[in-house]
This record gives sequence, C-alpha cells and structure tokens, in this order.
Amino acid sequence: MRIGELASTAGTTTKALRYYEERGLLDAPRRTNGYRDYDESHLRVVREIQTLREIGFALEDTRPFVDCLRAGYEEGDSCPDAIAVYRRKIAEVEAYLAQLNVVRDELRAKLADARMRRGEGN
Amino acid sequence: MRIGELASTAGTTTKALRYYEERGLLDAPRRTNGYRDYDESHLRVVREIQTLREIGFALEDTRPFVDCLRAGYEEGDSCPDAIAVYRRKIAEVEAYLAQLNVVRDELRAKLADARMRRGEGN
DNA sequence: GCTGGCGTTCCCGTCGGGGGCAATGTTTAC
DNA sequence: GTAAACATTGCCCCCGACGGGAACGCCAGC
Repeated sequence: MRIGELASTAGTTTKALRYYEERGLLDAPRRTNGYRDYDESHLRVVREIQTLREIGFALEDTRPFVDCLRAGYEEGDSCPDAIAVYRRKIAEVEAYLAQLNVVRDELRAKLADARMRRGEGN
Repeated sequence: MRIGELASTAGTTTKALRYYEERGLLDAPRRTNGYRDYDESHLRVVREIQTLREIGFALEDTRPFVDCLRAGYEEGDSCPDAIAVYRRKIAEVEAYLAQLNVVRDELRAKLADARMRRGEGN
C-alpha cells in the first residue's frame, strides 16, 4: 500500500510516517516510480509506535520495541531492551508522580496563604 | 546594578534576563551608555519568576505575579489574577496526576505481561 | 489531453529557554 | 595606556514531533 493508505488505516498522517522513516523507525521500500510501498508489517510497526506514544513514550523510546518487531517477534515487548525501557519508564513516572505531589501541595499551601493574607478566611 | 551582577546574584544568566525583558516580564532602565540598570525591585521580580518556574509554571503564567509585584504589592500572589493562576495550576496538576497514575498502572501491567510471556514468573 | 488527487522533496514554523558566536562599545584595574 | 572583563545588539542554532505549504512528478478517469 502507499503512504496515504497506511496513514489513514493507522489513523495518522503521511507527515508522521515520513518522520518515522527519517528517524530510522520505519523502513519503506520504493516502487519504480519512487512511491513508498508498505505492507502489513509496516502497519504493525506504526501501531506499536502509536500505542507507546499514547502512554507518554518519547519517539526514541519506541525504538527497542520497533527493533524487536523487526527482529521477527510477535510482540514489540518480547525483547530485553524493550523490557528495560518499561522499567525505566515506570521509574520515571513514579519519580514524576512524587514530584508532582509535592508541587500540588506547595501550590495548595501558596493559595491558602495568599487567600489568608487577603482576609478570605472562609 | 548591571545585567551581569543581577544574573549572578539571582543565579541565572544574562541571556535569560534579556529573554524575560523581550517577553515583557522585566523592564530595564538604561544608563546614558545604553547599559541596563537594575535595582532591588528587579531582583525581586527575577526571584519570583524563578520560584514559579521551579514548580512548573510556564513563563507566561508568571506574568500575573510579576504584574502584581510591579503594581507595588509585597508579594506576587497578592492579586486576583495571580490567585486565579494558582487555582488553574492546581487543577492542571491534579488532572495530570490522575493521568500519570493510569499510565503507571498500564506500564506495570505491560511489564508483568511481557515478563510472564518470557516465563519470568517469579 | 486535461483535471484532480495522489505522490515526491525541501524548507520554515511551532514552543520554551536559552547557547554560542560576531562585531563593537565601555568600564575597570594595574 | 592598555588589557581584561564586562556590556550592547543581532544573528543563527538546538531540542520533539511533527504541520504547512511550495514546487514538482505520476497516474487514473473522462
């Protein structure tokens, strides 16, 4: 299939697909006329990228999953490198959660303080 | 004081200070030679920006606080606009916290699933 | 044979927060 | 007097993940 079809099937844009290719995440065989020619395996890769991006992965962090798929595995997270990224991401998210909790508390305290100074002691 | 002194006192860079000025957050009187000439009130503004940036405020979100200081208030959060930003930020942080909790759970589930498929059932 | 809708490459813009350079002027210390 | 350390404006660069649009090629239907 051509790029437009892959894009609409996957629910993305041709721009995004060319960007993935530029980043080395998606290879694209060409027809004689220069048009990109994709198959089901490419669709699988694009879906993997999308799934991971939706849970906050940077594009670069999807690379081990894409590589795993391209190595012939059914699932992108069947390889050690991908699993290592899961672990790292969980640690990142947990650290960020802890930090955000502190920030929320600070904000609440600042708000309460400012309101008190304004005499809004309700 | 000149820009370099303000920068080192506040623990930032001359570049950042010029950027704040460009964004309209920091006014800078000039001497006859064209050099910026700051005083304690400017330091106060820079510190206010820094404090808010550290808890995740976008530069633009610090504007009401800066305006409040420039209006003569002792504290940047003494004005209604600044307090409104507190409220909005708290809501944003809370929404993000909820989302991150979901993401963390998804990641944990994915990791557990991948490990199980690999037979790492410990 | 022409129009419309695909495709191609290329470059610019986003947004925040600067970095890094050049070319030039000023102040300060010795 | 001169060198070092500051200051000025202005310009282009970066990150991420594309979006917009130009200028052009290709192909199917009428």
